[in-house]
Amino acid sequence: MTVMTGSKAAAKRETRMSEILDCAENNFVEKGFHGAGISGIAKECGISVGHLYHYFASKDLLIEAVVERELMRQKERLGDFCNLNAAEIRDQIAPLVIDIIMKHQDPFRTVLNFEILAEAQRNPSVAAILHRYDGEIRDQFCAVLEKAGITTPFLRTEMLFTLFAGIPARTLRHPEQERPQFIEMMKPIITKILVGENLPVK
Amino acid sequence: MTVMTGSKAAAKRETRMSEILDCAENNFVEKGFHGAGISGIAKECGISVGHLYHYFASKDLLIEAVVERELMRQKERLGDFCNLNAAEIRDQIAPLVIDIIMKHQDPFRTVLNFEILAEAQRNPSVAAILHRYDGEIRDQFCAVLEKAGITTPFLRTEMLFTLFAGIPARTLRHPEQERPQFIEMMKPIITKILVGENLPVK
DNA sequence: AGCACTAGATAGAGCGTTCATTCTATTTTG
DNA sequence: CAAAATAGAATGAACGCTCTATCTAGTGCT
Repeated sequence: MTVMTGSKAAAKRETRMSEILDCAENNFVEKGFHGAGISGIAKECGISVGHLYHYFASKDLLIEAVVERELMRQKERLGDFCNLNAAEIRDQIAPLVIDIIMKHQDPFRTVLNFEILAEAQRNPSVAAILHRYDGEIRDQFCAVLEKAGITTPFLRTEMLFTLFAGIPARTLRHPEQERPQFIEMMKPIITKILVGENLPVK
Repeated sequence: MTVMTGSKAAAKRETRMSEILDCAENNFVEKGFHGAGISGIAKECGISVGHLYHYFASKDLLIEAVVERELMRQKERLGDFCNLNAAEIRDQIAPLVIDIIMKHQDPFRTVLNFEILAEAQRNPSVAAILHRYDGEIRDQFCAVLEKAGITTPFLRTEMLFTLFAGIPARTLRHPEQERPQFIEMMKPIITKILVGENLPVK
């Protein structure tokens, strides 16, 4: 396969890597980054352990790749929001933001997300990836607010993201929560956060 | 030591168990529930592996004990809030709540908290402990709001706890966040959550 | 008071398993 | 034919846990 017309070989390699990432993600979700083992991942993927190591040179690198992919997906999901125009944002801000949150409500993703947060506290490489993507996502969202003429966008973004981050954490602690009422109450809060009166910048 | 006047023996046992829990907590914080090993915990504690098993019959039980203790502490911390009188709560609600959050901002505790949330997703015993304590904490806080004559206390508590839960998650993703401005902005939001106009209960 | 007894405290070697990783060998394929 | 794809055994360390043996300190008897 020495000369598999370059790009075709590369494409196949990408596909295989993506399959491995899928299986790794499943295992990490079920057992955690440290509870899951390479051999289990290889087995689910239908390949040998040795072969897996041809694609990811260590378990740490595999973890980092899974984290990176998940954060990239989070970024893409928020990207939908950026295509809205200024008027839509100003008038429909709360329901639009609720829409985004609902898309985030895949419980599967939630599991992985907490695994990432826990790991970031002791694995500097994972922390670095997390911080990089958070910066990109934050800047992206800030730009939308600025486009809509909203003041102090950085601060408002920070507050809104804090509320977002709290939702899955809260759901984990209280799964029986009354969802519809909760979502209804969230609307005025989000409105207050995004278009409430400006703060005296001390 | 057959008859070490009962209570004295029990007290010593409690002390030793508490020491073991301290060391286990340290190790879990540093390496995660699954990354940390029994032998490492025993070593830090200065006891043998066999001896540790006389106090905690399995690693799972040790994890559960650490989780239980941490949640009990969280409950106690919120307990401070319950001693305030109705007038204080109504007039000073935002700064009082901020005070509580500040007490929660021990980064060490944050680490353990995310470990617990991640573990709760795959360990039903840990999930049960988490749900039980969340119920107790929630009821406790609701009672305070009711005492202050605040309407729809359950919904407001849910929303406030969501914001609380978001703070450490947000900090993990963006550690360089401007803290003082953030806290300042949180005040009107908390006020809105706790004493904003009532929702139309559909 | 002093001795023997006993049950809990404690240590640490050992068990079987699984871990991440490496190595060598074989098969596929351009 | 050569190089990449693939398999799977082998390695050494670490894992959770058990087992046995020793030590220690109260108790009851004299």
